[in-house]
Amino acid sequence: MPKDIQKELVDLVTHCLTELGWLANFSEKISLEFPTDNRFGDFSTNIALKLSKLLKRSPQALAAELVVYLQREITKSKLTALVTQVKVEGVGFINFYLKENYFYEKLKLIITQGKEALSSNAGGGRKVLIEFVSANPTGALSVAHARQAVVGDCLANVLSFIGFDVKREYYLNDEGNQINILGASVNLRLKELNGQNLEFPENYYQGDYIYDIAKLADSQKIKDADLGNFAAGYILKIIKQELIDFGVKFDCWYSQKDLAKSGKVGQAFEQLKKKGFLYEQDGALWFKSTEFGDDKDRVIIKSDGAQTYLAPDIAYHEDKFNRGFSWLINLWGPDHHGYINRIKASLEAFGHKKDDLSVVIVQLATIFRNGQEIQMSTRRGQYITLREVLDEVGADAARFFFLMRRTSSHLDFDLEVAKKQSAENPVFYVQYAHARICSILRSSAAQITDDLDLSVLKEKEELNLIKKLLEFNTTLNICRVTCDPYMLTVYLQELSESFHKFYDLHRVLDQDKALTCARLALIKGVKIVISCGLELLGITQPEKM
RNA sequence: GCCCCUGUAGCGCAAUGGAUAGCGCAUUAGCCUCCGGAGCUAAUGGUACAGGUUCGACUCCUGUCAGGGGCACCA
Repeated sequence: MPKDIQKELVDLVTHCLTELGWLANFSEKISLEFPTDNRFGDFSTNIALKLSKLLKRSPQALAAELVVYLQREITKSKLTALVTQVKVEGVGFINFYLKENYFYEKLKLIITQGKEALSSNAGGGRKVLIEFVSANPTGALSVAHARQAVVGDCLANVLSFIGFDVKREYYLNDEGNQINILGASVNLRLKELNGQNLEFPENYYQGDYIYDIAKLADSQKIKDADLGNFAAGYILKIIKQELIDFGVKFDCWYSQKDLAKSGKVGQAFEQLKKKGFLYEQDGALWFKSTEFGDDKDRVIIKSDGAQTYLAPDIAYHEDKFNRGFSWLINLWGPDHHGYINRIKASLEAFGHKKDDLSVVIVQLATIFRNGQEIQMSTRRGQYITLREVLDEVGADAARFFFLMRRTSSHLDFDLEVAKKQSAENPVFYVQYAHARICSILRSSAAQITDDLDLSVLKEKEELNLIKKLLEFNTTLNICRVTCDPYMLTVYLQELSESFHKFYDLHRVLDQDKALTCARLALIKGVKIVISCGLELLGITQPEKM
């Protein structure tokens, strides 16, 4: 039983093509796909279509010739035990048909090894740092942060599962202008509480929570100069608790204040200066980011002597590499998209590759309540927080909802819809499949015995279900390539659908003992995969609902 | 003005450049003596517009139109 039949078939195709001499000027990857419809076999390759132009022959003719080679090679190899047919179909696709035994063996592996059989070492232990949320500690988390939190958390789960060494980090903006404004806001509210009637500037933090902090600061006799830090610390505690309640964990809270104290910012500047990427103009210090494709050069030290946000950020990203990470993933809001080129430029200035950093722009989520949009603004304080969403719809539904759309797309989130415990809310569809399986397993007196014979699973729905299970790993790889875990939610819905269809047509607990045993094994396999998928999404796997 | 995201069935959304574009809601007609009907089976309905690349385009490129977001020596 080959470990990875997909790879073996690709190797085989490559071997035959080399023998035919067709690969001479061909540089593309030879791919093997799951056909859209299982009428077209179990694996499919479009290589004849790809080679058609290069070799100036019709795809069908090429495919026909290649198939003869493939069949001969298969007969000679171990694959002959697993492959029933290789055929040219359609416009020139070459389709591989596998023996059912292959699928039975795969299912058996899932049942006996559990989640072990689903994981992989695709990542090869590569050290990855995912930085996400990183919201300023100047107010509670908004829904935009919530979406980032879930996407980042889930992406980290998936990457760990397929063999990456992943750490999650929150970059904490605990000094600078925004903290000063926060402190000033508290100070002003404090004076207001003490009876002074002062004008409250528009760019100050307007939310009611500032009053709460002011009262607390007053009772603890916090000095005016410390108000900013005091408020930030207070808010950070709230943020941390919200994230915990949302099931989002961080390995590291990276403090900008500590970074500033460490001298790493100055060291980074020194290096850039040596390389000739810094210059002075108009009294400010500039980074020559245009060298690396940015639209314009960027200021890192303003003419008044203060650093811009970019300054510590450049040092911060370089520090990530110095800590041993070779792949950085940043989740940013859409307001940061203009920022990508600057940071990538700084990476390149230090000698790293552009692709060592993947920036995922997490588009905004718009929250509706009964079709009415809820505006969000931290300053104005009229915003819906992660806490409110959690209280209303629960962590499971909220997480699934945030993950249901491609991360780069806008997301409309109606609280009333998410609250409905109905089919409109797909998380219940998936959890229901899981609970249903658990219920069958509970009510069954029969056991999966050692003489389990899966070959009695002959029905179309049974084989479809097994094949669907095997797509789990492919799905996780798509998540890795796209840096987007949302495909997993799509997959789980499809798998649940395959299960519900099977369930409706065939009884698991049958008169026939052997068949019952095999079907119990089948649904146990489905349970393992659904459970594993939900776990990666950070969603509970209820045995009863 | 420049940049990013999005236009797919009445509504909400799918579709690693592949074969007959899928699913839910809604509407209509069915399926529980029996493992959970929060389920299943059908019917209806289709890629904003104009070019281009490709053997093949919802997918990539150019333009147009429409919606959302962003464009500081702020963070």
